[in-house]
Amino acid sequence: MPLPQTQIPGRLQMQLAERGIRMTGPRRAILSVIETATKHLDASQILRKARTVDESVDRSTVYRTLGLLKRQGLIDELDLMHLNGEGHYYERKLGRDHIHMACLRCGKISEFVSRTFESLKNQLERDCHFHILVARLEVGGYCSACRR
Amino acid sequence: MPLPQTQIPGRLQMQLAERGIRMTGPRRAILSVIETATKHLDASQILRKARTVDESVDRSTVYRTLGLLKRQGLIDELDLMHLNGEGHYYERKLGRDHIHMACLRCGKISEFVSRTFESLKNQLERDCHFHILVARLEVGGYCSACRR
DNA sequence: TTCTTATTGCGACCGAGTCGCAACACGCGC
DNA sequence: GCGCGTGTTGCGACTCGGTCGCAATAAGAA
Repeated sequence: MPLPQTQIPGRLQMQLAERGIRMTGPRRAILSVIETATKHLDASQILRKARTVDESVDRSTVYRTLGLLKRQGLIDELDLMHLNGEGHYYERKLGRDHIHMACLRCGKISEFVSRTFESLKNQLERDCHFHILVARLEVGGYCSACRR
Repeated sequence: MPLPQTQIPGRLQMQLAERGIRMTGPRRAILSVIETATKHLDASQILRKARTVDESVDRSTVYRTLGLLKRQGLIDELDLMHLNGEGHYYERKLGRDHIHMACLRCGKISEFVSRTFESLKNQLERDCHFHILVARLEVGGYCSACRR
């Protein structure tokens, strides 16, 4: 008999467990939302989705959990060029960094992985003696469909 | 007899004039603050400094003027990794883009100009058929003095 | 099962940014 | 110089993202 979707411990949940971080109902709900997201979500969207799993999840718990995941380096925080208001968007951090391109006309977000980006970061670490923890490259402009 | 500092029309003021944009007292004050800034300022710092020139400048006028300058492509808006709260920082846009590095320990902001960054943007425009209007690369980590 | 301690929900709060409106002032045409 | 139309301003109220203190609760180690 298969467990309900939200009960399958996802990777995020395991990564927190490995670090000896206490697991709770609301936390499980929020993690599952982030883990199964198919697009970039902001805090209020995460809250809304988490509530479909656990009715009682509170706004501040969402923010506290996002803070925890950020501190643990498990998610990245994005601005996406503030296409809609001033809030932030979140995504799981996996593998190598990617560039976010936001179309200022249609709002589409596309991602791009580039070796040049990696060299740029290496160059920065070398030339500036700077130890990079997070790197965020966001670009605003017109996507292929919208440019003319 | 030299004019008082704030009366010398700066480049920003001229660029707005060229575009037929009306010049006013508060606007002059705000422009001069941005023009003579030696570090990245946020909206409330700009307001405070502008008020030392023109007592009556209002908060919303600062935001409206920043919006104007953004739309005209004369300033860039930065997050600087949200080192202090959620606000934004502003700087004049001149010449080529540069990378902002924010030290998460001491808060120092350093800037770095890189040809690799330029190639990366070119690559993006070419490979993704994306027309770049603004590009923002921000890095958080430890500066040479703070890393260990 | 108990006990400690981290986490939660709640409500009040804060600061950044926006908006509608009436008063004002820039600068063009005379 | 002088008036006039329109863009700009100050003001105050508001929205929204995010934070905090606190008492109640629940994890999970012993």
